[in-house]
Amino acid sequence: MARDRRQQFLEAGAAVFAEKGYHDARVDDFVARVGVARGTFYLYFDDKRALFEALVARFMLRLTDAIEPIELSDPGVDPIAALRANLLRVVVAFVETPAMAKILLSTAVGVDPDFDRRLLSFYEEITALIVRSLSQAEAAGLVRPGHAQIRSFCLVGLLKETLYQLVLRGATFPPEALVDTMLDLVSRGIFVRPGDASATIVAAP
Amino acid sequence: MARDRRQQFLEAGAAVFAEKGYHDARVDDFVARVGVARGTFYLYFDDKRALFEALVARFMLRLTDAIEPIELSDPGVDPIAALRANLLRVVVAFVETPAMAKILLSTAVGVDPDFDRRLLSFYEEITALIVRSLSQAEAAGLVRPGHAQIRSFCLVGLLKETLYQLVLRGATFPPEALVDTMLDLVSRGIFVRPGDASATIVAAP
Amino acid sequence: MARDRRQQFLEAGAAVFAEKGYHDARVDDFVARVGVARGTFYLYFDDKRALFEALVARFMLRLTDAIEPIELSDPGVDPIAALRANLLRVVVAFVETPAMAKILLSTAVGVDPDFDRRLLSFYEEITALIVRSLSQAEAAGLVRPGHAQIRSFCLVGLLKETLYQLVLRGATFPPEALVDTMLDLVSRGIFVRPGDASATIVAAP
Amino acid sequence: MARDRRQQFLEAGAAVFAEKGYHDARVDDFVARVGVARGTFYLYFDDKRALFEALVARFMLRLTDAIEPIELSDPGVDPIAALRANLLRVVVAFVETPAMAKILLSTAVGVDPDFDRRLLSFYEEITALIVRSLSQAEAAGLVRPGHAQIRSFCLVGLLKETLYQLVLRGATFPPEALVDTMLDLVSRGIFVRPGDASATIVAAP
DNA sequence: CATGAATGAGCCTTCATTCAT
DNA sequence: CATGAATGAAGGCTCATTCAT
Repeated sequence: MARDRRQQFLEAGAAVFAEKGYHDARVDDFVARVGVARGTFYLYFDDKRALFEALVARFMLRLTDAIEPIELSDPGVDPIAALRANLLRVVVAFVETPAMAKILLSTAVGVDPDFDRRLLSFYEEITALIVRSLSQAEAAGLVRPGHAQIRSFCLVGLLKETLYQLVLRGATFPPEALVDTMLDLVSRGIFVRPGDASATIVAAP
Repeated sequence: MARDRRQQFLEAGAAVFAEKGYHDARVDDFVARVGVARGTFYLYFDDKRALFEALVARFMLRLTDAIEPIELSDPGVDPIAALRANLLRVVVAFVETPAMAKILLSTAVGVDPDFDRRLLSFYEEITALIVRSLSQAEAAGLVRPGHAQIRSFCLVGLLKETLYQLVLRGATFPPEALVDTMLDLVSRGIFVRPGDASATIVAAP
Repeated sequence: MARDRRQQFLEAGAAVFAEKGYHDARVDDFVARVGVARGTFYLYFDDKRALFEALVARFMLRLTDAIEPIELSDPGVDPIAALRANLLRVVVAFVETPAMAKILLSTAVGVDPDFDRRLLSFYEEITALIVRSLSQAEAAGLVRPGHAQIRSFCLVGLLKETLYQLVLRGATFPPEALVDTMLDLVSRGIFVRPGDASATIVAAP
Repeated sequence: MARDRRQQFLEAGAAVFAEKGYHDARVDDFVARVGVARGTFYLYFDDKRALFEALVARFMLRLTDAIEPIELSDPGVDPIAALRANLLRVVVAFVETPAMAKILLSTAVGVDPDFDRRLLSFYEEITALIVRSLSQAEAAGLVRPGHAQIRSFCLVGLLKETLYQLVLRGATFPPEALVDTMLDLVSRGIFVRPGDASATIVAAP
């Protein structure tokens, strides 16, 4: 019994952090959930912070893994479909682990200046990817001219807020519908020919 | 000297909370900034939490004040211009008080479950207003059919994220350009005739 | 009431450290003796270590103050008498504050590598002073030739051990007799003319 | 391989205690050095304290073994040479095992009231031996009259401090020179005829 | 109004020791 | 003999809040 202890703590941590927030979460909460003594926690993590960071890092990885670069130059690829697939995978990651969604989108915010920086650089990465894609596509005449940086912030924010609100409400909804609603909102503002398969947001870096 | 003490604490609080976050802000930081003794703080606020809430409530008020209902039925009003004016006032409120922007968009997030609820209900209010407007406008044939709730989340998130990123970077930019970029991104997805003066987002409640 | 709190803690600390040693001394012991709450201690000292260091530093200062440089060149000074006076003042410092004697000679030893270094450099200072004095006096033909460094260690050790043993036993004895016994033991080994007033150990630096 | 485990722990303990002091030494340090698991330690020692005590006791034994009683009544024995030989053996014991020297002269001091008592009684034994010898010799007219107890403290302290300082500095020096310097310092203060072979410090108990 | 010394509940963390395998 | 995961008592330290002056 006792699946890998570390894994148990990660699961307990996700639940507790999501429920109480970072500062109100107690090491006692974790060990109580796992059913071990206090000291055991420190066998697997340096401190509360380490558990939190491991949790967030793991989820960030899952998210970046969900995003696959899209090859604009490959004529065999439908970039719009690829983009939609990317979005879908991200949305699914969130709805599959609502505790981690809550943690990334809320708990992790404002923990302290250090962690804020970490979060920022994660979103920076994603934003940079989108900026690159938009610029390439714009040069290729697939995307309407516009401020790529601000557009990227908008797109990220649009996704974050929607996921946060839905996850928080425990709303169950088909990820496809969500993605399509979001795409419907911005496609015409971004793409020259929104219905055209030759347009995309996320291109190869 | 010594403008209203309470006001001094509000200003000190804004600076400290923005810099250190809620949990790392110390009552000592406030009184040190104001230049009074520790006990004086409690003459003006019940506790640390009260200062934070006063600060956030004041800023929320400023934001809701910035949004003026738009009378769709009044033919003398250009609803698109009115919408743009609303957005502009909101953006200006954020860039004029970057500390409060940081606090509302980051510090206040994840403070604890209680405060999370308060934030949520604030955004709920705004979201509800947008939902109402979209529905009315959709019924009037001004807005393309779509999921009003999710669209509202998207619009709020788009604004929040962009403002957060820009304020955080200390980026100075013309609010008009920002608003226009955002409108350009979503107008075609929302309005039946985006260039048409008869379309709007925020209508009278 | 309540003489200077810091002073109270210093006195409590001396008693507790002397009785229980450094590691077994609890912050609770200090505050219990002073009759205040736990937190009060941290108003006056950063931590347990800081109290200990303040205590030791203060006593070290008292000791170095007790040693007055002796002017070998001044014919109006009886260097042997001056030396005896120095020793007497040192001995008196120890017997007057037996707790501090215990602390410097035992408690402070082996606390940790850091503190060991601090102690070492204190004795180094004293040793260096003696080495200088012996060398000068030897050059002046007042002292028998010999290894000044090792002699200094010997003299310091002789004093330390004797004081430690006596203080520990709570032995009450006339400091004069103690000093004379020690001088009687080493004078003939050091001075060319032990009974002669022109010889001394501690000279001006 | 693996010489006697217990012996391995003793060696590891000497190194670790000498380097880190008693309280900062961790059971983990011992087992890491020996290359076994944590629990193994407790197969050979009851606890950390037991290892320390075994170590110190072993070294104390080695020291008392180094001191051979001197028969004042035997005319065939040169007591001064015998005394010098005793001192030399003690000095050699220290310089041969510098870790144990550090431990006895520093680490073991101030560990706790219990251990202090143990140390004290060890030095008491030695002091008593010296007191006896001095008294006998004084009665025999070989030694100048003086306070035997204080003289003993002085002699022990002189030896301890010098050895500590030299061992700590890693100073390599001929034990003979050290012993001769020390003897030169005190012989004239102790012996009636310092150059005379009929005088000695350590006599038969 | 203002002060600032005092409070004390509360949480994190360490590490010697145990014991089932 | 050996292992090493688990234990849990123990203690340091913080800091929001109070209240006598």
